[in-house]
Amino acid sequence: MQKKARNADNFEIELDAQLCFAIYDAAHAFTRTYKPLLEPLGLTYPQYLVMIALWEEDDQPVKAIGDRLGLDSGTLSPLLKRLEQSGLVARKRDRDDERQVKILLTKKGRELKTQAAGVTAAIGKATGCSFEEAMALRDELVALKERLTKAGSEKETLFPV
Amino acid sequence: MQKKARNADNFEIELDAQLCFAIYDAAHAFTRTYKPLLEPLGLTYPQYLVMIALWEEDDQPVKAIGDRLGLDSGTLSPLLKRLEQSGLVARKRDRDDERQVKILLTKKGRELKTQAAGVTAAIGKATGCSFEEAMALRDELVALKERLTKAGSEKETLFPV
DNA sequence: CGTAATTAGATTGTGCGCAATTTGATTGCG
DNA sequence: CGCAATCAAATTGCGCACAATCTAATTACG
Repeated sequence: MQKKARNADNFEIELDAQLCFAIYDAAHAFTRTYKPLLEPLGLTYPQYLVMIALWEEDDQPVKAIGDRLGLDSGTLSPLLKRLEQSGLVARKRDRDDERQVKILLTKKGRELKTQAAGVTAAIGKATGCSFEEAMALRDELVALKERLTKAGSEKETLFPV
Repeated sequence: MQKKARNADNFEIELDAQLCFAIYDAAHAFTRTYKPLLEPLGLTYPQYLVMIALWEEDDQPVKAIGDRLGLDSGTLSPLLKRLEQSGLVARKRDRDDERQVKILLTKKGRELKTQAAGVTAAIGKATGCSFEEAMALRDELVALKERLTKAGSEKETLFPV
């Protein structure tokens, strides 16, 4: 089965040719795969990311979590409020800098990490990749993201006159 | 600069080790890159995807667009209503099957394709990939998505007893 | 010192994404 | 034929994402 030949010259707008759509679609497939695994933990995927960030380093200000995950306060404020409601984290205003709100894991939040180990294993299996393949693909995506972010900050290159 | 050694054995939950986070993050970086390019066209990225689907094949029912993009009516109904409001598409109930609503491009919607060519070029440049590299990465992601979707439909494998 | 600029976080408003439900049309089957 | 099952869209409700705005705290600087 031969695919239609494609190259940069005969290129026109096609969904199949879009790297971005492949990423967009894969991202949704991932969160759909995570959903039933995270449901028993009472977490959504973005909430799970925040928990991972806190399991790596507890007692972080909202800003630090946002930088780590690429999210702003508009997303994190209500999300963290829900995690607080679930009893997984607490918020404490920093004594030295009253602008900052530090996010701390509760006992329940710390204990959840054990259950989360099973999630990682199940997801790894669902990807059908070896650990090495997954890391290689991850590296490519991280590099791509860097380039996109850099291109975004040098706007002239995106708007050639 | 040597990175911390990682393999499947010493693996624990780390953000840096998550393929899914890399995809999630890259997807956001992409839509952020698209945003200023699509703004002049009056489109969001998901709306742009719908337009591409219609430029490829006009007069499709909502269901067909949903299958193509992996979106359901809960997402598409309001999105299409906004595209209709923008004067880019029209909705017409199918005579032969009154359940279906066919989406048709308006003249304005058809004409927008010309402007969109510039977007593709700018994005291609922003990725910093050659066409071949982009297609290779795309292929890997499509294959990954297939495996995730298949794993999701065979739930037992995700919940080993 | 005191005011301007910056920073952290919260809030508001818009637009996805998706589960669950509803409405209406079509199909299947006894 | 007639009724149940299925199907296409739309709607509702919740949770992100993110721009824009607001408040309060801190820093910079004349």
